[in-house]
Amino acid sequence: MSERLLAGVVTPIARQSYLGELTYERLKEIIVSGAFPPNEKLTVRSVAAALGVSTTPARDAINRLLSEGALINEGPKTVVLPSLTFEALDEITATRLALEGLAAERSVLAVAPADIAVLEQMQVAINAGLDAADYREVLKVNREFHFLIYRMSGWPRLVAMIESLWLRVGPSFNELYPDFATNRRGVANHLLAMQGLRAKDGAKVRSAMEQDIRDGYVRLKNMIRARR
Amino acid sequence: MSERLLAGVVTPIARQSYLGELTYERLKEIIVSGAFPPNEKLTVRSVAAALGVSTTPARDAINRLLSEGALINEGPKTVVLPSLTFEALDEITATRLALEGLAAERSVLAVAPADIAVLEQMQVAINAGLDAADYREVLKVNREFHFLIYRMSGWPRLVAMIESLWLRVGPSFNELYPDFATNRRGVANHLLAMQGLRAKDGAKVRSAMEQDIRDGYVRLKNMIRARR
DNA sequence: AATCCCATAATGATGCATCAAATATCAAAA
DNA sequence: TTTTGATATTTGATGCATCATTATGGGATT
Repeated sequence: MSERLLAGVVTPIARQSYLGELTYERLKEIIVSGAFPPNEKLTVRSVAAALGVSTTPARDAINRLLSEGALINEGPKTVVLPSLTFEALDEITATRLALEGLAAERSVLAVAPADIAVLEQMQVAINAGLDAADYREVLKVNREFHFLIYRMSGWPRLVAMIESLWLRVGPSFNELYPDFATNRRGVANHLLAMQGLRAKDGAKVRSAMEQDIRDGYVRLKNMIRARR
Repeated sequence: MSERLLAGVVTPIARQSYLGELTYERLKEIIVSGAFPPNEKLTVRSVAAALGVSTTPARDAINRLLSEGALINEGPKTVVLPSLTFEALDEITATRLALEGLAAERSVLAVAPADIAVLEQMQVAINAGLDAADYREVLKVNREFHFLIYRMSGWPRLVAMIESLWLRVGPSFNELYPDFATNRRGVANHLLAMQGLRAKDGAKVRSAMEQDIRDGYVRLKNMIRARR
């Protein structure tokens, strides 16, 4: 009976985090935050030692990031963080436009007033972060802003694919500072997106998010050009 | 000097396939071919025993398929092959339209006459398979037809994402027989795609492939409806 | 007949040893 | 100085034992 009583009321508790999961999350955080230089070798044992786990969880984490494309096999026993090339940036940007545009367009189907309120608060936090030049905070909230909208699509597999794309541009995005912390072009896009959500205008949300992606693309492209 | 001598003459030998890789490929084949019933439990040890390997490669293969979404965690220690629901089909179809449409549109940028000749031969094989009601052959060549076009996009990460989507509808597609083996609607789409490739008309290739996806969607939807 | 409880078996995660393969090192040769 | 080749070291893959957790089945209870 308790089953019926609880059905729909509670969700199953999140499965406990296993060491492999924690190692994966930690390693991902290190990679996305830009703390790990591109083209530097990663080994199972070095990761295991650095994170204080045995080889099995370390190997699991590396393999998982490998299958997501966040790391690549540069050789038979050589795993490195890929550096973003022009070609990769073009490909990933086009894919992002397709998938994030799709998710953005669908977001209006399930958006609630409470969601928009949260987005507004996030935008306040982004503006504050820009004022304080706290780029880490800006990036973090910006990411939450985007994914809150994408999750409104109600399509978790789509959101997961988008996440894997962000994982590939994330490391390079961190090199954009202080460009990102001082450039406020993204603010206008976010405001347009929120307007579209209020009006339940899917096309408008899509175009706003697409423009945000294109703005980021231009900056990343300039960065890559300067790097060479 | 031997470097210069051998340059361009020989290609590096393919790296040996590891057990984990072989196990993954084999398990994937079993799943895509529809030989494994949905909602049936998969365990590390059962896969290891069935394929004659130890638990490590079996676990690697299961985890990899899990991360691709080809298998899902139904519970803490319960891995099953997901059955395709209406919701999942809608989501995956929309994502396929976005990504395969993108790849199809770009295919004209790099298409060579030799590619079109190969596609024509594939279509001959598909027609022969339809005549012989050899659905397994039809499915196999149909898949090769699609991916040859997608690979022309020159975007390997995009192709990899499309592959993971096919992995999710593949098992159900096998239940479509003999519907698929007798229905020739896909032939017209393929012919249109080849026309578009010859004319280097990206929009035409895209619309042909999109129509092919939509036709498959309708049939899958009917199948799911009948299954319940 | 349906539900609950508990003992038992099964399972995934983890740690670790081993081995073949790849890399790094370095001295000898060109 | 550069290249080559032998040697030592490092590394990923694999197999397997162990352990805490979970699934399972059957009997007891309502």
